[in-house]
Amino acid sequence: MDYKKLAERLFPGAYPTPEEYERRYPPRDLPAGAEVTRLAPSPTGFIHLGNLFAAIANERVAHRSGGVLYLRIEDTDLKRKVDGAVEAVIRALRYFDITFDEGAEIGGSDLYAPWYQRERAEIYRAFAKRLVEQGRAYPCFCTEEELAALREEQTAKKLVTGYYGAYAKCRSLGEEEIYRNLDAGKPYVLRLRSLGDAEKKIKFRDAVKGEITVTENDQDIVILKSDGIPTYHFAHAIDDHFMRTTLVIRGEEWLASLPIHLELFGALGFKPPRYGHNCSLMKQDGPTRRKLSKRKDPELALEFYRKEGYFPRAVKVYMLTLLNSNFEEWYLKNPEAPLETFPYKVEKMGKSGALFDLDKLNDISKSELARLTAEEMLAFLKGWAEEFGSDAEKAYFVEEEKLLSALSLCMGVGGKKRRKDFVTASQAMKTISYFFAAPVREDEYAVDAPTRRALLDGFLARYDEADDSAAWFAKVKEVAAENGFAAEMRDFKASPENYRGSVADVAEVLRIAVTGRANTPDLWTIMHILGGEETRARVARAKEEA
RNA sequence: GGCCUUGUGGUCAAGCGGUUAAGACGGCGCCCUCUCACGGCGCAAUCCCGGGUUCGAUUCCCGGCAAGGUCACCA
Repeated sequence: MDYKKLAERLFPGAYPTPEEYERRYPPRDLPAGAEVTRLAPSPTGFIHLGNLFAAIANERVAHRSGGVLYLRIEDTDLKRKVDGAVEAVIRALRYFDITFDEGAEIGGSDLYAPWYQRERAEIYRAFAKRLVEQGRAYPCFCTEEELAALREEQTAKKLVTGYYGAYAKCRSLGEEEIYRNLDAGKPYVLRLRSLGDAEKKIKFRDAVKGEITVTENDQDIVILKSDGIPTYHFAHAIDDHFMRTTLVIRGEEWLASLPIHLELFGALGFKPPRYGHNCSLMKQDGPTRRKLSKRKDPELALEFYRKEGYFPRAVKVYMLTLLNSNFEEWYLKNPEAPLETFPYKVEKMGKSGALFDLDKLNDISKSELARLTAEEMLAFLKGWAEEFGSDAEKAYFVEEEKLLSALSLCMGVGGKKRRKDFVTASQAMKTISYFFAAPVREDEYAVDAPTRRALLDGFLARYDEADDSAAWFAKVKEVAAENGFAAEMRDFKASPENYRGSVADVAEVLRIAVTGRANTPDLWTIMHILGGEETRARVARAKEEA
């Protein structure tokens, strides 16, 4: 068979030689040990937690080592393309503090561009032609129906399915038949002529999993689709070679196609990058667990976290605790150190799929928010509210001073201990709502209506907004004593049978009257922020309702 | 089904031949306290199973089992 002639027929004309491409995309000039990593999403516009997970790993490795992180867009499947997706990806990742050094729409160096695979057609074709010349690739005219039938036959015989060995019909097509098909204009794909043997095992060193065994690839996989666009595998080999990627950190689901990639790199004469296959995020589903799924789990989409108002740093901290097992301990010891100074290690990445734990994320969120100043919290809430808040919530920002006081109170600013009342922006806005709107009663009173009336009356008679906290509380105690409630908790605990309740019950009545809730931060401060007039109005209204 | 990966409390996990088997989240209890939150103290809860190797296995080997991934002209 004259492979040269076939190559010329399939890819007429001159293409740059591999050597020319080597010169056009020279090895990067980076210090020893610097890693070049990448993110290579397909432009579906849907970016999820798994993407962020891998993104953080790749970003940390690149930047910790003084290397480069770039963004390549895998748009070889036009069915999946969504407008504006690239911008959405960049924006979503930027929110979580992932920044690229170069790549699609990044504006860094374009030495290794183009970054969109569809713009790289010439390179792929040049190498495809080369493989045909070498007899390592051939046109396959099988139709989808034929392939389906083949699969069915193999399944029935309990054989491994696929296009390989004796089942690779077009592999051994005669020269005339090929040209006859070509002349007839039959559509075809280009397949790799695999030299592998599925019986043979290869030892492979994975950067996260360590020593693993893989089976040689023996599938004549498609490298160019019938529209001339490369498949993921082929584009991956060429792009990661010429973009000079040193380490590919990707999801575990790619492990199965590693043999294909290894063979492809070999056939192309490229040295493969190092690979690290990280575990996927799982979710408990009944008795078993499964990968987080786009359809079933809203918390998979990164957009979910923006909408809920998760503090980006909290999400990042949580991802890091899952990503590197020693991160949590390091962070506990170095709470003030910038996250970038954590010695991230690929080898420390988890080997088994971790269950995504919202409780843990929430706990981290509380702690992260508790570290903010009231001003920082306000800025964070404002950013969230502008995009996701209700009109009523947006109005909170008009009374900025009051908002600041409320936030300071809920965060325990100035106190010896910070409070951790806030988990997310949306939850925080609800938490502080009573400062800005008439209280909605969320908790039930423990004491009956007549008693409530007496208590509220007693309070109103004594209340003076000029009182300091101590004087105010002394009055609350007076009200308690006057109505048969213990003024001192000590006394109540010693002999509860002597009282109708304690000062705690009295405070609760006031608390619900003013805020609608049985649990809030310091009541005196709340009244102080609200002001005397508003406080009186709320107490009076509660009295009327009783 | 074939192939690959992974199995330490409910969750994330440290450990890598000898440990009272760390720590964190969650749960429970106590203390602090006008409630909540914070904080402090404490409790319950783990080495998938079976064989080896060894004086000794959570740690090493083999075999099961279970879970996950993957078997496209999608990435």
